[in-house]
Amino acid sequence: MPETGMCACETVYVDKEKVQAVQDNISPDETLHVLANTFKLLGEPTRLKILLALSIEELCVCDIASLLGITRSAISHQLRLLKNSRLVKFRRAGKMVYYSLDDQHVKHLLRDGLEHLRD
Amino acid sequence: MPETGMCACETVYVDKEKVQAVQDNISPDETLHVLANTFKLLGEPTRLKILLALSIEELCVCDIASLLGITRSAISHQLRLLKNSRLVKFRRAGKMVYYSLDDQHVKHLLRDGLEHLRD
DNA sequence: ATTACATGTGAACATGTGTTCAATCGTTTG
DNA sequence: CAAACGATTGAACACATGTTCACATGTAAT
Repeated sequence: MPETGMCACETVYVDKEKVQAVQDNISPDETLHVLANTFKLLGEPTRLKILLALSIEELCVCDIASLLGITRSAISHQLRLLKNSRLVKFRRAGKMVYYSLDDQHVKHLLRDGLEHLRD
Repeated sequence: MPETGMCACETVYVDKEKVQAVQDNISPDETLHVLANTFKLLGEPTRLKILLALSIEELCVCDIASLLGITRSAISHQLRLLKNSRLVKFRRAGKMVYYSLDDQHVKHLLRDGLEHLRD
């Protein structure tokens, strides 16, 4: 005896209204991809550590490399990604380039993330 | 003429104090990996869409699969990851399993992330 | 018990990605 | 100009990961 659709499964008399309602309430795919990309950038230990370090103090590539114990090149690659997504900004000072967080939103995300761990 | 250390680079008379100070102020590596893992889970379009959908309404695997247009199996795999990291919880109802967000922290992270996009 | 069906799992594949090495760019200094 | 040095870039490699297919599990109904 078929129930009134509770699920989108094939064999049930489907009530697609619920699914459609949710579909309509979530952001468009393009927005989701941008958001996912932001979270993904925060989702790697190396980049996360870079961002947390920059949330404390402005640092140059060398500082970060020595901080994380990996190549300056690797840091530079990651900083480029963070730069492209406007998570960090930079400032030239002679031969060196100093990086810092681009806006406060990033700092908030980091803070909220850390708060999430305490429960 | 060497400046007083402004950077951790090899050739400068290094003042490692700044680097050390930052080193001491960021969370231990274990914490960072847990946090990074949380962000990483949010950092994939599929999972992000799952979580956003669940932030609106409790859904079963079939609903989500029909929502995203990918295999039930794929959804199940992703839900397992989200379950293991306590981002979602589930409830059995007969043959079906209904999923929902585990706690409010996830919802907050999603909200903050979306806010971050508006600037 | 046997069928039906929603969900879960394991293996395999394709794809994405972080790191390193080598070479180059940009700036400063001799 | 040439040398020194910090930063960047590109190619290549190793590795992680998301999806699918086929099969297993668990629950409900006949």
